[in-house]
Amino acid sequence: MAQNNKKRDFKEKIKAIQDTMFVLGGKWKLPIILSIYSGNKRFNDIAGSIPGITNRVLSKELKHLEQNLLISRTVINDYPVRIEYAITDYCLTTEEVAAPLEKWGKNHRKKLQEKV
Amino acid sequence: MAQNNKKRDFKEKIKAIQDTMFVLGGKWKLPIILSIYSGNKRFNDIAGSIPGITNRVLSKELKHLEQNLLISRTVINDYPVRIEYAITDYCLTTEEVAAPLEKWGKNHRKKLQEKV
DNA sequence: GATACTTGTATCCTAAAGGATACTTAATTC
DNA sequence: GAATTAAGTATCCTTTAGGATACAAGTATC
Repeated sequence: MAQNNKKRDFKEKIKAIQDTMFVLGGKWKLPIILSIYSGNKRFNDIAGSIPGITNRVLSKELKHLEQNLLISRTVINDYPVRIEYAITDYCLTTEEVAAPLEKWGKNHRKKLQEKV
Repeated sequence: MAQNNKKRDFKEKIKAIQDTMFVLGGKWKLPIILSIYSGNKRFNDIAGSIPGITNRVLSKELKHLEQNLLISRTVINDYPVRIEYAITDYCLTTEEVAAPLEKWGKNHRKKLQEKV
């Protein structure tokens, strides 16, 4: 019985972690968030601020982030139609994840160097 | 100048995060760590505790984790040769990453439900 | 009515992660 | 010497992530 609870907890832990990875993982999602956060609002500005990203990928990722309530997309109806992307308040909570990931990554690099 | 520093910080932040993702990301690494942590020491035990994983993938992931100092691999020379995997002390620091990921994932699910 | 601008989409392709399944090696017991 | 057991490896295949490049829709200006 206690064993079953343990197993269930284990699975839920993993699932929650994988959910986060799905929403924030991959090569581009956090870079895009940071780019918008640092002032870029327009599609082409964001694209220009992130070396190597393509239109297709940026477009897909922006949709994914919008669906997950992390960014907002506002249409501005003058010529030519502009779109403004912005970070949502909720998106600021990703810092709780990004900061530990960053810290651990930096420390891990040191750790691997000691190894040699 | 200040702008250049900002850009450099941005890039290093992203790189550190991607390093962590490389070491701990993917479908299986954290599940494997948690499995060993919860008492499984042997290849077949670990394999049996994680539904869906295959020999090939488990083997690759164990090597990856060992190279990154997160688990140890001990050969025991009786019949038939046994191998014992164990979590390293260093591996315990992954909790600093796993816990926030888990917490955020659980909260995010709630958030998405509110949306509807 | 040709041109330019912005935000994308369409099409096709490559690379990486992961999966299925059979097999190997080495010692030991029967 | 056939069978068993543990820890993988070998081979081949599928799926997913990401990349390259061209171009489309709508509107305003010239």
